[in-house]
Parts: sequence; structure tokens; C-alpha cells
Amino acid sequence: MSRRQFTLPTRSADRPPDDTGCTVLHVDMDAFYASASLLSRPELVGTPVIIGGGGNRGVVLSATYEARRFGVASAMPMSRARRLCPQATVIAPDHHLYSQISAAVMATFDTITPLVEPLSLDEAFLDVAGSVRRLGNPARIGQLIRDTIHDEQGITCSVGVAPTKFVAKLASGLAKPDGLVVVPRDEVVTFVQQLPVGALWGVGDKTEETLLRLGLHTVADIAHTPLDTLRRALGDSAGPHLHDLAWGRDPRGVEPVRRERSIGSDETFEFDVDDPAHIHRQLLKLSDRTAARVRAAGMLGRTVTIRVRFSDFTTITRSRTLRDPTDVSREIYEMARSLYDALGLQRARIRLVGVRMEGLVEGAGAPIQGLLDEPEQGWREADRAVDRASARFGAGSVRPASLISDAERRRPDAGRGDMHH
DNA sequence: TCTGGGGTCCTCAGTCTC
DNA sequence: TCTGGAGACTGAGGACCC
Repeated sequence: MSRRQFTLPTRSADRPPDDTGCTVLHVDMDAFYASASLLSRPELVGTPVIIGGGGNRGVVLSATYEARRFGVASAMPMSRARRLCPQATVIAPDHHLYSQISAAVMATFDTITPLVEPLSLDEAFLDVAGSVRRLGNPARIGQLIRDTIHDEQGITCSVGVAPTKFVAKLASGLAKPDGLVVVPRDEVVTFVQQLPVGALWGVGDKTEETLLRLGLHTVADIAHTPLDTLRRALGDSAGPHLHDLAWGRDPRGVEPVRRERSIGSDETFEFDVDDPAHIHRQLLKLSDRTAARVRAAGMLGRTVTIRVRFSDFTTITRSRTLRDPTDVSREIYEMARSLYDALGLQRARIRLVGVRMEGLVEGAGAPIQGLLDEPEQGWREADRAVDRASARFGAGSVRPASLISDAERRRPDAGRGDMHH
């Protein structure tokens, strides 16, 4: 789901574009979460619909094109979206449904080529160089994908066809909604250089501001700026990278396997919090959730990072690297809590806390701290038992007793359905 | 206007080791 | 033994993406 939209440069439509050598496809579902949610609400098709949290602090996850016409956009605060489009129907997100449809779409991609690089639930790059003999030229393959997804999933997607990932991604954005755009190899430089600098992948608000300050408005301006100037303004990495993109050079290939580098979880409080006990409970919950996901991925993590966002939205992070990698909830929580306590905050009003594990290594073969009779081994066994119970009774059915609310404790069946450790 | 939650990557400064 | 430099590592923060 591209957040930045640019208008399609005009091109002659009297002959089909030459897609020779354009073997990279970028496939992007149109308004994915909204389209998926409407599959079970057909009466809302063609009307403004916003997908987003119902709380007082949510943002828009997705919106139908009818809602976008009123100015509603992804990542916009829900309060503003409701003001812009009061007649819109607001639907809470259903992540389980989105994952299911995404898996089916990715399975379709796998029938086209083994070289599929998912970017998120709703978009992926495909390298179809090896599929041309079997399925036809790249544009034809793009159309085949669009037809298959529409027939099998009932949603539409847009496809960009180009020689490189970066141009294919731009092309799919321009094809939206429900279209296909080919950028022929010999038109790449002309195509990219007429775009505004903000169109480049990796140029966000701050970088765009820097470029505009230098008087660079279009990609052509970047292309004709000395490399040293770009280096000084943007750094040794981003400067040369943008210069390459401005000349249509993008050596990155489609990479089917991507290793996770970190796993974490953060959550915004419904209201700002200054009670340390409340924050400790939240850290416990997030540590538990993070550790369970690290274990499910078969990984161990070495560095625990916490994130604290204050009521004025300033955000700090603190991290510490453990002597040995771990996936034990208790160890992660104790480190997260000690990092938080070390901040020495005196009733500061806090909006969000987060816990993340970095420095991930494969679980099998990684050194595990502790001997069989040490306490860590006990916690590890407890975690495994929790994982087994969660798999059987559902996530969240087993959690630390300190996370059980008073209302839950008073329930007559408390202790029968849920298990606490 | 008032900003979620999941990530990746980069930069920079300080520290440690060789 | 002292010292300087290079490179790796760590921690913090920022920008960006979907």
C-alpha cells in the first residue's frame, strides 16, 4: 500500500509498450484492508469506508477510494478522517482475515515464479525472467496475475512491470487503482527524471525538505547534481543511492528469503499513564508477547530494547545486550524493566511503551545460558508449557497472574478456562 | 491535525581490542 | 611499556516504509 501517489506521465497509447527485459513485477493490492473487509459487507461496495481502530487515538489503516476522494488517507488520525468524511462507515481491522487472503495471494505468486519477495501483506516483487517461456511476456504475466487474484480472491491489484525493482514499484503506484503500467527499458531514465524528488523510494518528508532546500525539485535535478553535494547533504549511503536511482540504476535483485532482524511489540495507552506499576505491567505483557513470537520464529535474541514515548510525542529508546541470547519471557521482562527503571522518571506522563528483541540468531545451535538445574531452565520450561497451552486454547489464554484484571478474577468460571502462571 | 504498530536501515559517538 | 590508528561493537536516535 503505497502512501505516496503521483500522477501518471502521459505516454502514447497507440502501440503496446516494449516489455523486453522488464522482468521485475511489483504487485500491489488496491486498498487491500478495505477491499478485504468489504468481501463480507458487499452492501458497502461503492461507498466511503474507513478501516481503523475505534479508540480515541487510532489512525486510518486503509480506506476505500470513495473515502479517499474526501481527503482520507492511510496513517491519518481517525478523528481527522471522521471530520473529513463523516458519512463513512468505520470498520475495525480484521488482521486474521488479511493474513489469510495474503497467504492465498502469495500462493498464486508461487505458481508464477519461485522468485517472490513479499514486502508486506499486500505487495510483493516477482522476478519472472524464468517464466517467460512458459507463461508469455512480462506484461502478459502481470495481466494473468491480476485476473487470477480478481477471480480467486474477489479483490483488485495493480502491477508495475520494469527492468528494476525501484521502477516497477513506481509503475505500480502509477497504475493504481486496478491497472498495469509497463516502463520499457529505454524509457526508464526519461520516466524517472520527470518525477518529483518525493517519488523516489527512501525520500520521506525530511529528505524531501533537504533536497528542496538545495533547490532540487525533480529527479532530473538530483541526476545533474554533483555526487559530493549529495553526499554532504544526505550522507555517504543515501547520497550515492539517490544519484543511482535518478539515473535508473538499481542493482538490487528480487530476494525471496528475508531474515527477520528484530521482533518486538509496542502499544499506545488509551490515556497517558504515570503510574510505574501500570507501566511495569505493560512491559510484562509486551515482553511476554515478544518472547512468544521470538520462540515461534525459532529464534533467540541478544539485545533487549525498550521504547518510551512521552505525552509530547518525544520518544527515547534504551537497550542492553545480554551475555547470551535468550527467548525466555522472564529474562526479557527483567531486562526491559531494569532499562525502564534506570530512566529514573518521576511521574512523567507516558503515551506508549515498547519491547523489542534484536540481534536475532537461529534457536537451534545458539548457546543457551544456564544448566538444567538453573532457574532460567525452569522459566524456559514454563514458557514452553505456555506456548503449548496457547496453541491449544488461543493466544492470551495463558498469561502472568499480574496481568489478570480484577473483573476476570471475579468471574465464576475463572481458573477453569484460563491458565495463569 | 495530532499522530498505530510492525519493521529496516543509517548515522554518530563512545568504547574496546588488536 | 606507551601510544596511535583502524575496525568492530554497542547504544541512541532518526528517517523511512507499509
